[in-house]
Amino acid sequence: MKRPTPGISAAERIRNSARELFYNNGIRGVGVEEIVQNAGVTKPSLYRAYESKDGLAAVYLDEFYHSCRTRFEEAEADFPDDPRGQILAYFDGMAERASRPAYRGCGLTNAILEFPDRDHPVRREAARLKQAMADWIASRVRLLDVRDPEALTAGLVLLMEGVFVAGQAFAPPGPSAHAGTVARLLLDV
Amino acid sequence: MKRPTPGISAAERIRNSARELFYNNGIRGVGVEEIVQNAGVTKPSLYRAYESKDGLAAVYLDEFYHSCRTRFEEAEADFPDDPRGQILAYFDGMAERASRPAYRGCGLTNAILEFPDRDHPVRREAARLKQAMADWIASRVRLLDVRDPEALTAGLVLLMEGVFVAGQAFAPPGPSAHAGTVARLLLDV
DNA sequence: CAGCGTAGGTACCGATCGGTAACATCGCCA
DNA sequence: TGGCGATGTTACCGATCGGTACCTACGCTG
Repeated sequence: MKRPTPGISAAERIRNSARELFYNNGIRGVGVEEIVQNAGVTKPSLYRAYESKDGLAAVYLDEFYHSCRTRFEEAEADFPDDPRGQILAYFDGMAERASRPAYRGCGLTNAILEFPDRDHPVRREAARLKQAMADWIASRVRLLDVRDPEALTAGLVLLMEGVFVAGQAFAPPGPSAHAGTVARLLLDV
Repeated sequence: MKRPTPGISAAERIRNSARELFYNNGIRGVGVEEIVQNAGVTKPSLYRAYESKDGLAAVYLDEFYHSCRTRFEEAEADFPDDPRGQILAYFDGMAERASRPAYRGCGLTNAILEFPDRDHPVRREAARLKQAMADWIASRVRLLDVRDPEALTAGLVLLMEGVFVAGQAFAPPGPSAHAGTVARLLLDV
């Protein structure tokens, strides 16, 4: 019937559907039935390709992290040998994205807040990848000659997480629109 | 049977139980059955005192906001006519609390992230109260003589939200431990 | 002491959740 | 052409969800 399968496997369709739904509605807010319907496949196809909903969520988180890494690498490529410019490029991009009306922040941060149980596998995976994001900021600050690198790193990480959350919590344009300006304040101390 | 009613009404016991469970496990992560069991009452008592689980959640959010207001007022009382000192007192307190192992952040922020649907009544109530928290910071900054009050307000709000989230996301002591230091960086520009 | 209103308890409802068993059917390749 | 792996179809499971109907038993007031 719906046998066209235009070159896209069921597993991939499910992954794309889950990415969209998990990001926009949260992991707990989406049922597996909705995922497969949105993908145009059926439930057994999901469980043939992924071990569980949590397993699919972990794949989604990994994909999300890699999209973040891509942003980091773009900032590095646009400002070679200029860690300060790389940091500012990233926060300027955040300010722009977080000012859009339907902004939904960071899939990793959202997942951590959605799963308060620190032992839950989804939460653990999200926290692991989130730490890697913080590590990137720390690696940039380490290349800078500043008085208190630890405090600056902390400030930039807190700023990043603040933008992720405030972009959703306040009516746009909220405080997140000033992310670039605030990053400059912190860097110019 | 358990008719003693030691001066505490069923409604109040349920409110206390819900506050503890909602804060520690999230609103969606707690069922009404667990709430009433933890309160030592039964389900019909919950629905006699509150119109629904969402209604009870709204009461929980209101209570949480008032506990935040209390912190604000304490900071104002401790540093009268010193808005800078009031802000720093608040962020120093946050840094201390957010460094504790089982820190769970802000009930309002958590609720906003838990309910991605902007039209959901719980989400709307949480967002309304969260805006009031940001307004307090704005009111303090307005008393300061700074170059860019809008950017400073945004920076402090983003810092506050960042601490709420990072306190849960990173292994303690994470970046949130530097909240006070970062607030000083922003204020001393 | 009679009677009534209120709060408590038991048991249940329909809906939805994540996950699975069993079988039909397709496209592809030897 | 025969067979195999991937997918679709249908029906179902047990658990849990938020919410409620119904009856009991207390405590206050006449």
